[in-house]
Amino acid sequence: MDNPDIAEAPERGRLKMADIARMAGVSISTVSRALAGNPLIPKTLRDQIVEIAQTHGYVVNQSARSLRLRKTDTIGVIIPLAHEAGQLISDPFFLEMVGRLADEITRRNYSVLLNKVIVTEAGWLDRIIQSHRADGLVLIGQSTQHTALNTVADSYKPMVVWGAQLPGQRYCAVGSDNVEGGRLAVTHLAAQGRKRIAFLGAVDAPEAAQRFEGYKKGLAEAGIAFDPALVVPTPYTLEDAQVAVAAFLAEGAPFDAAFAFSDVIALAAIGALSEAGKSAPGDVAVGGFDDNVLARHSAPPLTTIRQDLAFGARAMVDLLFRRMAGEDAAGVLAPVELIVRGSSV
Amino acid sequence: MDNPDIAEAPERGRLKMADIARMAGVSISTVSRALAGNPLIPKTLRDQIVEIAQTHGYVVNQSARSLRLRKTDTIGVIIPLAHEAGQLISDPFFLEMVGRLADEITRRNYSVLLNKVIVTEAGWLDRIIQSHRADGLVLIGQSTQHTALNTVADSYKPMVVWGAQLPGQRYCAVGSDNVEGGRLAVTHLAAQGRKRIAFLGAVDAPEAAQRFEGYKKGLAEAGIAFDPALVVPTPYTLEDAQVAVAAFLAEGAPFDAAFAFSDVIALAAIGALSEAGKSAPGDVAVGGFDDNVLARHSAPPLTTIRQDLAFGARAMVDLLFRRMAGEDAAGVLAPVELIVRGSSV
DNA sequence: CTGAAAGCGCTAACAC
DNA sequence: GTGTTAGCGCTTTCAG
Repeated sequence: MDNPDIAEAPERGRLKMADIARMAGVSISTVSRALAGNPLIPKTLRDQIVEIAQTHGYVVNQSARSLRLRKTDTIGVIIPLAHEAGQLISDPFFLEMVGRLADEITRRNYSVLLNKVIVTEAGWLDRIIQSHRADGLVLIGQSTQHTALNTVADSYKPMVVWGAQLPGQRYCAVGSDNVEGGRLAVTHLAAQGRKRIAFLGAVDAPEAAQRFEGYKKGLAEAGIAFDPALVVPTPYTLEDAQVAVAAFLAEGAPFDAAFAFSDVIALAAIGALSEAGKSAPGDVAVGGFDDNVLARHSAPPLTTIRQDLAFGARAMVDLLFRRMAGEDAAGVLAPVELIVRGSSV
Repeated sequence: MDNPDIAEAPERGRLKMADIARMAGVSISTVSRALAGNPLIPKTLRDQIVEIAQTHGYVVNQSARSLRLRKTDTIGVIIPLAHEAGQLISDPFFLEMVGRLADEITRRNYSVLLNKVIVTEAGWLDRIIQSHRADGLVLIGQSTQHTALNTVADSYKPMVVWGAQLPGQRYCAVGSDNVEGGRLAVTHLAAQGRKRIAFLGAVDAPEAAQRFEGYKKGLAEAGIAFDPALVVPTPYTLEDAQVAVAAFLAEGAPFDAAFAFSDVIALAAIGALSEAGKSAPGDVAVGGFDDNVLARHSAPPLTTIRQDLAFGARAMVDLLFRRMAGEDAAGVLAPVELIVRGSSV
């Protein structure tokens, strides 16, 4: 049909439901119902109203809708940063995870609200929840917030956290089998005949602690004594980690293999080695963790523990929606896999 | 002070301003003003009210606030996908750009609403705008939507687009100097004595078209005749691009250099070459575009045209906020830089 | 089947 | 300085 109402159209850009109602010659409620596809309204009228709305570019105002419905159709994706207020979202792991989550959430016709938060002051999570901007929350990493998360989880159900499964944990967590990952990596390095295997990375955050535990387990199984002198604390960024490894190469104990907390740190190690005139795997066999996009294409290609982030993201979003529906869904431990490439053999 | 109001606290989780008002023994308006830091309220009272709110974990409901203020404190970041409804947000360029934008937007205390949209049906952009979920929009890439963007831009100002500067463009665009980038890359390849330089990538999207134009310009300057047989259309993903290049290697014209639309496609080419028993730069000198995280660490490291995404993101967000403030800020052409690494020399 | 009216939680103009 | 009140634009009872 052509449009008999064109003259009545108010200025483009701030249409509301009342305008559409006037154009259609019906009440606001009828428009609301029609636009919601409510079968109470006869199909002909419904189509007519939808048509008018479309012609005029009218779309329901989401703030108003959310207020009325107490529901935003939005999932908050939160990147908790423990330190460094100025830190950028640039880590390949976070970026890939954000992408995967966005895909999963979009697929369910929800929006993604991206939230980078510095978790310095208590109550940061409550503040996000109480602002009511999202119907559910995904946290990428538990950072140093295990206790805070437990507290919040007691009263706020629609939340899922990527990270380690911890004893006494009351929040829903999805994460890789970090212990097994560490064990696999070290077992592999030991099988190459390496005896002095270093651990590269922090050991305080839960996931790191678990990978470190797996590292020690792997050593024990290989009959190698754990040597604290081979534990090298490093930052998470490539540049900073490289500095740390370089310093260790210059002044630390000698080593012939290294298991790094992440692929980024593993690459940092390879960079430090090559700067020091050494090579991987010649002088030092290197293994990482993640199997991110870098691992496959680096020189040499990286031996690593693969985390399946597509699986992880899907699991988190699945669980979240089930929790949003009232179910008390529990967490998931995702399997890991050893990927052997040139950096260790 | 300790808390004399604890008994009055309603069930945690659905506090509203009226509750805080009751606890503080003042009216709702006073609470609203106090929480907004309005100096009309004496500092002592203000602090008292803030304290009560904090103790009880109260935070202003953003849906209500947005509805009343017609303002969301949110920026929509849109990833327009021209094809493939199932396509993932996994391209390193998009991911890095999203990260940079998120940093810039967060820095201004705005939230980021991430939006992956399939731009098949007309009006997709109007729908996003009219839903009033964001105060401004950043589109990552103009995709095939140049005309649509022009139309929208006439009535909707707070929008900035990453992409090519095009003739007759009425929307605000920020993008790299693609023509110059293409020219620099080809000039460099020609300077290595290469004569048969292929172009790898699509040539339809505006940015690709400009890089292609630069490619032809570079050829002309080097006195090399343009040969359409050396133009290889490839998809954007690494896997698909690699298949395309492999096919060209098997059946296409011979070539001794390649300029790829992106680093991802350049890596795909290197992969295809090595599968075919050839090498870069030995048999084919390869140059990419982006200088993403892969380029530095690949084997061989990638010669490429560097786009400064941190700069681009900052510029887009700057311009967006100026446009949101009513200014009619114009776009920016970002400089590019040739980075020579092992894949071409 | 359709409309009138109440109210989601907040801010700000307007009184006092 | 502070409170009362009128909406912001929508959905949904409740009446008809």
